[in-house]
Amino acid sequence: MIKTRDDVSKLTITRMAIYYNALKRMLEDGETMCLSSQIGQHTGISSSIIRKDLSSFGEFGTKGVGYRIDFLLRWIGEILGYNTVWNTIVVGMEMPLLSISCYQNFLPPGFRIAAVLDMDERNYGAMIPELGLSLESIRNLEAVVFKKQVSIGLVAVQPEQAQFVTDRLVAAGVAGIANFTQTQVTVPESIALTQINAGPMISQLSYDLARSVPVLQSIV
Amino acid sequence: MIKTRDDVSKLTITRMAIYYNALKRMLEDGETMCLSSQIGQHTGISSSIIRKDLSSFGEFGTKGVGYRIDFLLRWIGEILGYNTVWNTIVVGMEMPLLSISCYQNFLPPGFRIAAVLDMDERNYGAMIPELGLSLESIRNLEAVVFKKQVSIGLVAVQPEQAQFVTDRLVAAGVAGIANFTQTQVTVPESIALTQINAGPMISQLSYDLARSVPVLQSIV
DNA sequence: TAGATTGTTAATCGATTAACAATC
DNA sequence: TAGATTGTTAATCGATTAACAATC
Repeated sequence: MIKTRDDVSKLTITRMAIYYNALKRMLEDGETMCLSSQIGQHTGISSSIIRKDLSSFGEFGTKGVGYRIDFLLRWIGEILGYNTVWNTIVVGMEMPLLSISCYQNFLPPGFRIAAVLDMDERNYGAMIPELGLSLESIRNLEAVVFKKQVSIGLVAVQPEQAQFVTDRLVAAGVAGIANFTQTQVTVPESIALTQINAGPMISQLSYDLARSVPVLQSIV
Repeated sequence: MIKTRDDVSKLTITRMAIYYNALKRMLEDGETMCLSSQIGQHTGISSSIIRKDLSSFGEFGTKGVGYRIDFLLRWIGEILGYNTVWNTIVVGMEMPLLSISCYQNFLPPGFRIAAVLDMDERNYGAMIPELGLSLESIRNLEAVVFKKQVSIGLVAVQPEQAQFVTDRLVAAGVAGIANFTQTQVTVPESIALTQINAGPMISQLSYDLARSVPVLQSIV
């Protein structure tokens, strides 16, 4: 049913996940069918792109009618790997945002946090009740990856240590890395990598604001 | 000195912030000059794009020689609005990641957290020692934005409340919104908006992994 | 001057849009 | 059948790349 293509862009994959979130909300609202234009209203993405993205993977809709939401959710979930359990390991407590209890809402379906490691020895042993885990030493990295069958590493250490920790995770056998630090890291071809540059993306705001404030314009 | 252009893409602005981070690290390493190819090595971005991005704003380099790092940092900082103080307000404790003490590292230079608001009444009054602030009620939103001259709102509430909180922030007078929730929000033309879709970006990993694991391929 | 690297141009590549044939 | 919306094509738009003239 699912077309297997290698030429699907990263933009398409990210948008598929955005559709998934929107569809889940529509389902919760009691909807059962939807149009590409409705997904567009929920996501701010044009219906043309939505139909094109979906059709990269198969024919999920009915002409003249639209899409069944539950059907679409099931298939997008399948495409994005949401129906598999992916054990993840969090390394570092330098993640910018808030409250570890929210990791769960924030990670995609199927992602399971198997361990949280930190480089600061003072923190070892601290309980994280929301996850039923306690903070472990970075020294356990290789053992934890092996024992808990971790396939994805979330890197949230200080920028200086990002590449070193990434290398250790890869050597220990993870298949994918999400890098939240300000540094860009590199991995071998065979390893999946996502760099999340929240800071640079937020800089868009100060750029826009600085340009709209007349006082600053005059600095030219 | 700085060209004032309206046609610079968001991608260019995000990359400018990435260059800034890389240059700061190079400066800390004791470098004083750099080539576009060296910035490329630190960021994984091609030297062609780097020179093109920079030249959208002016001529910052010297032919045959390269760029002065301190000079470049100063100008990129000016372009991105890093040399101004931007008061920000954090609404919601649903941010996915960790440890509020790290907001500072994570936000771009110039961003100052003036207040943290939450919708959960049980949390009111809790101290955030790293920020020297205590958690306030959402009811104070308008008053805080006015009193502390807040120009940027960081929205980190539950998805269902994202649009409502955004509307209140805009009505209260902020000029920019960073939306960290899974929902896409809309704002008037005149308001700057950045949507940070960490979850969808991370889905790239499970997509890649699902495709590389033979067992799943056979589900077709 | 000879060597090197920027800033910029033209060519390529990819992504988005608009339009419509297919079909429920 | 008539009306509607998908899936897909062709046209447009924008971003990246490669190459090189300008120049330190």
